[in-house]
Amino acid sequence: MELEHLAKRIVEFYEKLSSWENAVVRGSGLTTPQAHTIEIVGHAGAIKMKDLAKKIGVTTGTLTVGIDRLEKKNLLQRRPHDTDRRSYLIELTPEGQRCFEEHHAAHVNMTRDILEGLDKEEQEYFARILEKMMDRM
Amino acid sequence: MELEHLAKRIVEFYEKLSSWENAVVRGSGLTTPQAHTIEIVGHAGAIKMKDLAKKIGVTTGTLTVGIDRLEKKNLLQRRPHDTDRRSYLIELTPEGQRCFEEHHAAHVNMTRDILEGLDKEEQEYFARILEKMMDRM
DNA sequence: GTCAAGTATTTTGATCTTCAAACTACATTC
DNA sequence: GAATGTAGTTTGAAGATCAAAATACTTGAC
Repeated sequence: MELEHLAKRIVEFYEKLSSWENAVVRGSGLTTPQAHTIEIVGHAGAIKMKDLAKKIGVTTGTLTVGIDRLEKKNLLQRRPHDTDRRSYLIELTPEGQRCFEEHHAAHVNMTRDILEGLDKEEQEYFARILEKMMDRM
Repeated sequence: MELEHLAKRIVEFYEKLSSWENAVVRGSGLTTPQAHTIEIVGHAGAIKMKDLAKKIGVTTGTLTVGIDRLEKKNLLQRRPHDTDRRSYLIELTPEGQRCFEEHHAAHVNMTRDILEGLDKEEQEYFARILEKMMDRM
């Protein structure tokens, strides 16, 4: 197994997840970036604009307008930072939380489908390797 | 290891890849969707609009304008389908091929970095599990 | 063969996303 | 407390995206 080959597999895996994600989000009333934002805030909890922008991989300027729209949809909100008056914490509203949970349930279903071909041991192993890899990312 | 937990890990992995991808692409002269398109055509070879749209996870309408722009940049081209006159095959130009290889090299580097913490056996195992999973996606 | 139904792609108009660069407001440092 | 740095916003221009309607071709049934 060369690196080259494994890199290709990882990219293919990423592309399939991405394609699945786009297809699922379409028709949900949210755009893909919006769903992605909800997803990250749902997992991360209250998070600063700058950190969120970095996690998503966009500039803070882009994020500002994105958050504006999601705030208007009442899915998340800005809360002033306790000690830094320049900063905000972004967090889900109850409605945003529901939205996140619904989408997350779809992820769990997808995971179930793609893991069905693996036995218990492979699943464990896969999870352990994933965690190890993510420490380096 | 519950399903729930593993689903979360997979999503996190996806998000990190996505964030990395966005950061790498920015400042390359391409947008993220453009780079993504080049990537897929580079891996898949000549491919029909409809199949490409499905792989990317967008509608064909969206793809039409995207391909128009990439064709204008001389990175890929439409070739009439041999037997179906409604259809086109999308393929990389030589310039697009160079662009693909450059970006793919960055992927290989990233892969090297994140795999450095795994031993040979883990890498093999990981690749095998990935392949097994992708058969079901 | 021809006509209906199906399929591949494009067009259109509206909305959303994105970036870089300039800007405002606050924080830190020396 | 002045200079420098950092968090977030605004702006203007280019792109991305969708649904729905349109165009051009193919297939299947008669």
